Amino acid sequence: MSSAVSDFIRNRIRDDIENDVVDDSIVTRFPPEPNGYLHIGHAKSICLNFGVAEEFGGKTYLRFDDTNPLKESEEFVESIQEDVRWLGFDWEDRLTFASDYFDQLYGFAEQLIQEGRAFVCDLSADEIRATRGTLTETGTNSPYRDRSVAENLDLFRRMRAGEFPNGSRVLRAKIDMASPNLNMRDPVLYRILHAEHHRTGDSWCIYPMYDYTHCICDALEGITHSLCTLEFEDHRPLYDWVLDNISINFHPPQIEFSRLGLEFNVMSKRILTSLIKDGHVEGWDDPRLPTLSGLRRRGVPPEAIRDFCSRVGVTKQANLVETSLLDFCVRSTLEDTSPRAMAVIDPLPVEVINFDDDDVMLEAPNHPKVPELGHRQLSFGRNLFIERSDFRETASKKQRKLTLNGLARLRYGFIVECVEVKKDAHGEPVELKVRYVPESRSGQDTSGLKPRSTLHWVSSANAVSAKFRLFENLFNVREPGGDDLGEELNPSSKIEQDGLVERVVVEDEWDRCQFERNGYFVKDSDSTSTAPVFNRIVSLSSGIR
RNA sequence: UGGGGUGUAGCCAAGCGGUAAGGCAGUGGGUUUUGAUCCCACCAUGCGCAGGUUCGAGUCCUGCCACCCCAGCCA
Repeated sequence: MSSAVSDFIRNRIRDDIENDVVDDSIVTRFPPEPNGYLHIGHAKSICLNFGVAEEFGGKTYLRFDDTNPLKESEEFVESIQEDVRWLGFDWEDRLTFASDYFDQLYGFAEQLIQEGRAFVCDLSADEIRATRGTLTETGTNSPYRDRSVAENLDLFRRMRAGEFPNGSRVLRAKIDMASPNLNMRDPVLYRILHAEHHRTGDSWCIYPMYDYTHCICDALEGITHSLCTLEFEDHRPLYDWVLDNISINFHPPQIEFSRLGLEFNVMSKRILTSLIKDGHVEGWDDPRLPTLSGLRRRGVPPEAIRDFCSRVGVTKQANLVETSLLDFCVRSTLEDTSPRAMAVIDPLPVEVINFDDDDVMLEAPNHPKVPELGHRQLSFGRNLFIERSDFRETASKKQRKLTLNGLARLRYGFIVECVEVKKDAHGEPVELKVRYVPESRSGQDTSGLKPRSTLHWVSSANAVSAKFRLFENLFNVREPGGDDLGEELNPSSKIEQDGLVERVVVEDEWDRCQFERNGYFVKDSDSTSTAPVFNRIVSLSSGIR
């Protein structure tokens, strides 16, 4: 795990603490909208918000930004909590919802109306769009902009009372239709939505907009540093305007940082949702997805994600991080903690023709460097399996494989010499005949032989069959998200193979482990008691094979 | 061509006027019964470009250029 983190936000917080800009301790918040599952981009924000609070002795709220009942649901509030907890963060009693503040939000809106800073507008959505102007042209004032305070108040109260249909009126801030910042052109504060809210039920039929809600909730919760992503930079003047124009005695600073981009992945909720809806993946927890539930099912430990987030840093620069960094973080957290075993994913039968006795038991350490992980018994007998790709009929200088008439060591077992290859009609090897060297037993080898390669293997007596799922990038373009998503998908992002694994892994229900030379694996939730399924979390680094 | 941002190695990223940290990737070597791990070494005379200020500029000034975001009654 990497040590002391430093970035422009932490530097700013440190300064604020030193200069007594914050009275007490710092307060942050992670404010997801419960309309989808969290992904690794959210993890960056979670690690930042909870991380700085831990580092500087502060508190963090988990606040659901639930102001749009049309898109939000309880399913998502539950999955989000599960994911944040899984990442290893604790909001204690600071679980809140924007909807907790609906009454106060409404009160502040009436205050804005009383002071002539907001008005009820009867323009349709299309008309508002048409009068907003463009990037280069100013907008024009709504004809309803100069309604009296009394009329505005009356109308707003009747909006709340449910007298008007959806879309018929909105409450707008009275700012400046000529502002070069489109967000300041009399933005909508409240809209009419006759919809059931997952928390407040049918007690409201008007709902506040994000820009109006977020800053007030931040202020109400005493957030000392309101951290968000770059696309909200243009919203900051509005964030400040709202707080400057209501009676509230706290004004958090909004500080923006860049989103995480990960090569060959998409973070957009829209695209993620459509991948699932169109059946390109099997759900939010598909192991190929960068969702936290997908990564969890893939077998990625939360520590690896936190390490990754600290290594990518926090800046305002647009970024597209290479997947090799995530892979590195996963391997390095698994390296010292995962017990080893052997699995043969694509088995080639091997008969040891000079082995006539009962199987012999061999002892193998579960980790080459961590004796605390224990050891296990391997049986070695006449009928074995090796990886099909570990045999090649003729030797080559570059490859380290078992060849006809060549030698190889079977890891923690004996050295064998291949004496015959049986092939099918296509010339493909279907079985090997080998002789083992009795005096080459692992740990007490007196043979003097030094084969170039060591292979993983299982014996038929010691193995059970299993399915192995091998994953590649879901997309075959570095930055997916073009018009034709189907064109960008990697057709071989998921490959399932039937193979064999040491019995002990299944019987003792090992969690994550390394199958030597094949990578790190975890048992998938699709496993049954008779048919285990293993996901490859990540391969070992190297390349060849 | 309005506004807001950002440019340091293949990818991230330090740097705050005193002579380019670190990580990932890559390359070479050592150890190794996992082509793993581990260890060592190498990897920007140059910081988007062009001028200027200064004894000295990635850091300051001026002018360009490139890229990202914004025209939801989404967040």
